Amino acid sequence: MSLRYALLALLRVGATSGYDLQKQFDTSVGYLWHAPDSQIYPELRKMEAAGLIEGESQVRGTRATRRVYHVTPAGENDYRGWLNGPLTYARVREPASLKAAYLEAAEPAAARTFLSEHIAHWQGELAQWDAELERIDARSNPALMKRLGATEPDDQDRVVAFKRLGYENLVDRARAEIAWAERGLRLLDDLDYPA
Amino acid sequence: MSLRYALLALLRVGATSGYDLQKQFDTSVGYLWHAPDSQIYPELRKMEAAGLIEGESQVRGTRATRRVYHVTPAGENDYRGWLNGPLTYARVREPASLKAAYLEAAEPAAARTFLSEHIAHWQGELAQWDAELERIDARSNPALMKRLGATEPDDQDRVVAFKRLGYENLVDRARAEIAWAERGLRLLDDLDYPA
DNA sequence: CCTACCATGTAAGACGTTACATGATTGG
DNA sequence: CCAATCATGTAACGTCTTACATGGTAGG
Repeated sequence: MSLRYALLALLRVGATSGYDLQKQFDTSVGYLWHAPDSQIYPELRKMEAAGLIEGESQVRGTRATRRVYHVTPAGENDYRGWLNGPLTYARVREPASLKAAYLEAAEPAAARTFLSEHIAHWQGELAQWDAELERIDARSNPALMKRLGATEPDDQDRVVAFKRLGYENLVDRARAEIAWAERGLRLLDDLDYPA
Repeated sequence: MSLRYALLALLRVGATSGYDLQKQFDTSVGYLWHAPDSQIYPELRKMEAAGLIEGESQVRGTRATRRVYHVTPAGENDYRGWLNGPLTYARVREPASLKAAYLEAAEPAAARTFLSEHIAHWQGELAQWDAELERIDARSNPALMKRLGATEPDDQDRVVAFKRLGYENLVDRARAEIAWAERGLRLLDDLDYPA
């Protein structure tokens, strides 16, 4: 259900087409929440059917159109309900933890590879999120700048602080995963697994 | 696809019925990987159809039966392929991060509640995982004891060490989430959100 | 003119949740 | 005999991924 609110959060800043939303989901905001086009377009239609957003078809060239959506009062209401209401937590399902817990049956080399790749994976994520944090601090993130443009000067620091908070959680997560896998590699050393 | 390997991991220790597997998924192993009965029974059938496991129907009383599954060589092969092969990582999707990043539009009281509930949620998870870690250290976890019974004495420490490693990842995660939300609450203080 | 980008979808399937549904057996 | 537990599912629905599919437009 969060896709809907990720979309509303973006649309609240200004009317946007499905294509532009999708592009944001591939870069900036996409590091926080990703969705492919095949999910975005149907969801926008459902949201329009539910009265949360309204789309206007704009003409492009002679025959082509693009549909630009904006949030309705009902959508604003729904969005605030999500923000002010409780979050439902999904059961934790960590494939990496599951695998680690049964690693004694793996080949020693495969155990090392698993942990090394785990580190590499989370370092990749960390780099993206760190870069995003830097863009937030420098206020050079396009989506953030657009949002700040529509925000009272007194509230701008708060907007930046919360956006930072959201990304910090991901950064913490990545660092924890890396530290854990490094500990795992040291465990392999202690267990005399060949390097 | 991990459900299949969680089931194989359990079945490798000894033949088990769907019902007993389901019970393990509600408690001990369930803290690591959960699945409801409505997912387990169909998956067992699919696995049997794929030749990874075989079931024997045992008579219970006069009319009732229970189906006890054991791993076939092909299943053992598949399991090792999973253990020795690479893990595919899903895109990170953190509803809590998403919400945090847009918290400036929430009511101050709701922002505090959100972070407090986040702490409470992860403290609940942490308590379960910590308790499981203690049972692992004390070797009092039933599933672990069964597994150790089928393990060479020389390999038992390794089995325990890896099981520990798996749960440690979850514990680290929970601690990081709690620390993050506490930092979030301090941020609200700094932003003069009423307590 | 042609390539890169704009723009919007459908279809199939895996995975997961929640609710519904049924009946047997064992122990007190 | 009755309650708790054993035992096994189906159905509907929502989410998400991957692959497939199509065509217009703008700029060099």
